[in-house]
Amino acid sequence: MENSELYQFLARNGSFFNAAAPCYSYGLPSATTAMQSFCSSSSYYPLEVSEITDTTQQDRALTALKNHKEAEKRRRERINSHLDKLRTLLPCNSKTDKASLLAKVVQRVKELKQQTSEITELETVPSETDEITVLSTTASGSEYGVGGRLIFKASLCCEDRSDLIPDIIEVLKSLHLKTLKAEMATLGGRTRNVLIVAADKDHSIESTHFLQNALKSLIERSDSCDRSKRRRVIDRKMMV
Amino acid sequence: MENSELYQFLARNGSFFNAAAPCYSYGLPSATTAMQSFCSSSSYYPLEVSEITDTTQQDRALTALKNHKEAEKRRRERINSHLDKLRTLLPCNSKTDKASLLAKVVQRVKELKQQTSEITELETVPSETDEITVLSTTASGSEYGVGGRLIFKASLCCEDRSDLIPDIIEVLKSLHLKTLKAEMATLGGRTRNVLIVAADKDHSIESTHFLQNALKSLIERSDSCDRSKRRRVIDRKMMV
DNA sequence: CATGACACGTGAGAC
DNA sequence: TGTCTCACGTGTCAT
Repeated sequence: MENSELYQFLARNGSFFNAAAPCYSYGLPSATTAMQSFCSSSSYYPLEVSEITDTTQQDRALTALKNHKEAEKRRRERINSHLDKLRTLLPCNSKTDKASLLAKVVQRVKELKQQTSEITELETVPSETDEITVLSTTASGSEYGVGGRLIFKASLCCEDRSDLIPDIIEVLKSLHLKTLKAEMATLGGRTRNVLIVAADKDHSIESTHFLQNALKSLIERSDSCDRSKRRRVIDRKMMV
Repeated sequence: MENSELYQFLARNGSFFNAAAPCYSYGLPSATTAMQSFCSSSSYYPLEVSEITDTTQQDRALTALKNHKEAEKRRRERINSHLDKLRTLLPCNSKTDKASLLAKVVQRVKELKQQTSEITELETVPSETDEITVLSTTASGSEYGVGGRLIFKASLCCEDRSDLIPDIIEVLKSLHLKTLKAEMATLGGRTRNVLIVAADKDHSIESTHFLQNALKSLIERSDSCDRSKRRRVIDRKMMV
């Protein structure tokens, strides 16, 4: 508060303060009363020299204000430099405004989080019943370079057989699907394969059904084989 | 500029304006001159009623100022809401300040970008010379839940042989390395395998050497085999 | 001209 | 105590 008074005084009497010391009003409702009473006090204008008693007090207040001003500027620069860094990391030019930039950042972090967890987390404990699930997801928007392709997560659980893997590879090859990650586990003669595959640009969401059907026919082929030798083995987990 | 004058006038004469209309100085060096000349003009204080000529002009200015104020508030809220969203997405409490939060965001986006590109991009064109490279990287900081494990990217290029894959699997199994992704390509009797493997918590950076040595012994085993049948085949690219 | 985005200086509060 | 962070209202510039 006194700082403002100092500013007013210095402005009217030719300040030694390097920066210009302007004098115009500034609405800040929450801090009104003190200044308002000051403004309406008879001593407000003109200011008498006798009121300036402690010069060192002024100096301290002025330097404090100056420090505050500069610290605040540094703080702003720090924040903005991080925002600029984010601008280079995301697909956007340097003119995108802060709010939109942060919106993009939020979206991007969410996507990457989902994508990595999806790639990283596989559940490969075989169940007793045959299962096929095919989930599709667009892994990061098309403008990001890394992804933009459709990602399928296919999980099939069925009776184990030796030529299952080659058959799966054949299916994926014929559908032009690129395997990002595959994990297989067998337990008690049953197997679960979890595949993370990326479609090329020809594919659309509809390819989900093609993949699902192809895998279904795989399992049916497996069913036609002999399913007599249901051996119980220890949890043999193998990763390819 | 006129808005400030209005504020001053209204403050001194009992404003109808809902918010309090304070009067104290406000330093803004870049916009000083006009206001300074206004302050020093004889008509500045006291203000005569004759100077207020156009009431509608006042109203327009006031509403404009009000709109401006509210719009700015909305803008702030928009930015801050995104920052809050980011606070929930990142491992940090709601008390972390903006700059630190944004620093974390920058770091996180970089990490995720590197991790996904590392997992997604494999180069599997075999070369004519034997090669082993093992790179290690911590995929996302340990506090993020998803990763925290050491990730190795191993690339080995050598003469093709039928039992290379089982041998590799055996090596990875013995080292307790979990395969996140594997890709193999053969061309002209030579093969390149690129593996992205994750170490469990027992491992440290030193495991890089174990992996490297194990793969080296693999290649040497391959060398001892017959390397006579150097057949030239078309680019047979197979993904597992 | 209105509308929006930004930097600025400032008071308040936390610590 | 001073130091840091934040919200605020404002001037300015661009669209």
